[in-house]
Amino acid sequence: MSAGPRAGARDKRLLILQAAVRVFARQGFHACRVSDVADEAGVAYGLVYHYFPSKDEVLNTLFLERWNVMLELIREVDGEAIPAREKLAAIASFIVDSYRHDPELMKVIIVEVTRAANSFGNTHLDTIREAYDLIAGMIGQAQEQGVFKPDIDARFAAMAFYGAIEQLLTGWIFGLLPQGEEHFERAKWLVVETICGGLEE
Amino acid sequence: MSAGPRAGARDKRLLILQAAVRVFARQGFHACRVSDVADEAGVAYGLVYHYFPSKDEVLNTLFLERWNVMLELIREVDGEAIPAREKLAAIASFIVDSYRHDPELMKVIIVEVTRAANSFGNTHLDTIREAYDLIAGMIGQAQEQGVFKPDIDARFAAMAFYGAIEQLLTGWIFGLLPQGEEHFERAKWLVVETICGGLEE
Amino acid sequence: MSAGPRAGARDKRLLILQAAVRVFARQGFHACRVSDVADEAGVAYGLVYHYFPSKDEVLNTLFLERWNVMLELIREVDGEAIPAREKLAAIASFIVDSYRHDPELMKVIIVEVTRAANSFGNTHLDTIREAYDLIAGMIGQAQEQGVFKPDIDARFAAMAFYGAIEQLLTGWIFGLLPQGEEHFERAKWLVVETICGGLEE
Amino acid sequence: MSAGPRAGARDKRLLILQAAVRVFARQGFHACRVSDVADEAGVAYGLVYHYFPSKDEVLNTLFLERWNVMLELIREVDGEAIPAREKLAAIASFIVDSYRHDPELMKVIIVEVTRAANSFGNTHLDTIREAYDLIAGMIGQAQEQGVFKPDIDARFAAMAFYGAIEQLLTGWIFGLLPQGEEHFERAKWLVVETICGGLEE
DNA sequence: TATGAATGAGTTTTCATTCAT
DNA sequence: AATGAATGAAAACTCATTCAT
Repeated sequence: MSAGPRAGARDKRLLILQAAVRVFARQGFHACRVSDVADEAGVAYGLVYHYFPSKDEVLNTLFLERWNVMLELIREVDGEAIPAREKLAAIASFIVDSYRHDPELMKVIIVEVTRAANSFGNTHLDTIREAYDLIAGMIGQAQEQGVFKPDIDARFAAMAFYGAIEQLLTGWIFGLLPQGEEHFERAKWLVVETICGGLEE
Repeated sequence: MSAGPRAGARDKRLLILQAAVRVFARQGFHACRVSDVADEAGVAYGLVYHYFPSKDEVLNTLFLERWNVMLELIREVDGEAIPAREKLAAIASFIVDSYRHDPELMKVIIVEVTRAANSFGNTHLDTIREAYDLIAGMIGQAQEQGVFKPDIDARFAAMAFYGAIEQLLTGWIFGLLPQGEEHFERAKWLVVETICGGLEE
Repeated sequence: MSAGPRAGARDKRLLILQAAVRVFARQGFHACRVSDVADEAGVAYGLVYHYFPSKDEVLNTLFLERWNVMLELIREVDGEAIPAREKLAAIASFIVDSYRHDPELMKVIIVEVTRAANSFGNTHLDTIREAYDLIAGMIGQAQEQGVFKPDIDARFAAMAFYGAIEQLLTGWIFGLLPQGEEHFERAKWLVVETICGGLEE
Repeated sequence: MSAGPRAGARDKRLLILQAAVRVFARQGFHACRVSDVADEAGVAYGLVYHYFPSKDEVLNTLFLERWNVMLELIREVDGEAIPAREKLAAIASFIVDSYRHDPELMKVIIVEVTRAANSFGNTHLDTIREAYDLIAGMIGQAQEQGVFKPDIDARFAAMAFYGAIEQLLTGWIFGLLPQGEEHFERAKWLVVETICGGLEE
């Protein structure tokens, strides 16, 4: 069951990715140097270029690996025969759990990619859009089924839903909202309840 | 009808600010050079530094001048004796109109400041937080009055509300949502209806 | 006996020169801006260019006005029929008194001109050399008269003499030697006694 | 006879230092660009910053490496049981030889550091002072032993002595005094003879 | 005389990337 | 795979000087 004689080879790559998450989260992508990442990983910075063609590519990798997992989840949920509210709840749950599991990675993805309209955001626009579209599809379906109000454009609703969740994460990232197991769980319910049920009595 | 003998004095400063909005919006704050701003404004390089101590300060000025107008609006709305839904509607309306009036400025504020957790976002955190707090206050009050459900933490609800709006703007900025007078007006209603009334029938 | 209606005109020039002395002494010629001088003088910095063609010219003026007074003194002393030791004493006395009277001006002259081999020192080389030459002449004459030892090259001796004095001023400027009336008077005697009489018993 | 496999590693650093001496001496520290140094050394721009954190630090290194050698010499001399005149002669000899061996380095040290009251001189004040203090100590000791006159403050005498030597170097640097083996040797004797024996017969 | 807005050349420093070992 | 010396393009910022008023 040993990982074999070459087990360490790929380890360095992972080490670099994990170090990049910490450094990007701490200093921001632009404000950190490749050598900062290498230092954090405990390797020479030339090695970063052995595994990745550029600094950009490190961030791209980080983003794609995570975002694709989410897309996968959304697609799965989309295929299930459950109420729209439960679908949205599953998505909210996944995103909140992602933050709970690796807040630094989520911070990097949100701050450096998802919202970076002039750099990485644009690069990954199609990938990002796919998530919004899938959610919009769920909402549209629910409207057709008469579960959701028909007069709210599904694409706008999808953006509002996703924006609400992302802003909760932003609140945690900026230290504007309280964190902790309890809050994470409650946030999952809260955002769905707000969007689906509304704030009003 | 003359603007007076020294009308042109401050004009260059304004010219620079307006040029900065266009350039920051087009290229992003980091990706543009100070000379790009100067060129866009049609002034010499050094004049930017005559009016602003640094490139950062240009962005700070842009953000603060606009954000303070919004804070003013929120405070005013907060003081009025109107239903919570109308208060939130007024805020949503103001933000959407801000985008309609000067989409480039709003793009810059959202992309470069509001969401820049490691740079300007942190610098202006207290100013940004004030808006969230005011909105949370409105929601909390509505909860006390029995108009809003009491079991949704007001701070979280405020973040969700603000995040929903900002994400609509983000959708427009990224070209993910359709724009135009009709859509802007509809978006104002939609976001409030979603957050207050919920998506569900 | 009034200074007349245009008395103030030249005053500003003087004001600027005096301010320049303070600023150059405090910050160094290179480290200060023209506007620092203007601020110190309480005038707009454009006015500096009304009276002087350049920043350099301000320093040149400062140097020449003072150095020429010294040259005058040296020439006078040179023409008198007094012992060489008294001539040197008169020069030492003049330089020390110059420092006592306006230490900042002397600091500027020494630090920024006399010792600046690559900038002002070179510009004023001939003017500076004239002083050394005159002193060398005095010493040479004393050697011919059999008062001074004949085997010490007069030019080298002149440099040593001048260097000794200037280093005392440097000591005061750097805060390495004690200052005060008593010390100034004693320094005059000391430097001459050392150079002429020697340190040895 | 090979210098070893990695002999070249530190060579570039030395190359840069040597180039810096030439460029600083020729143009002056302020008047030259870092690229001038790099060009002179035949290396790329950035390599200077690979070895030194700043342009300033290059000069600091140059100064300290040389000045510390002199301090070492002075300390050694100070510990020997020889007449004060011989001690001073050893110091004068060392300084003159330093100039003879590398006139450009000595020019840089004197012009840019030793006499720069507002920049490097201040930075290295304590290091510079140590030399003066050691010399003053020697003179004070000679006074206690009755070899030197007791009424000349040792600190002032030390400054005069050092100033006399430095001014000879300044004379060479400015081209005011004749250079050459003979003159260098004679200068060593001359400055000591002047300071210790006096100019007078 | 006096002001300070306007100009723009010039310089240090940073850092992603390459490459010899 | 791993290292870090070497490269050089790029950009913020400074400040002497000009000039319209």
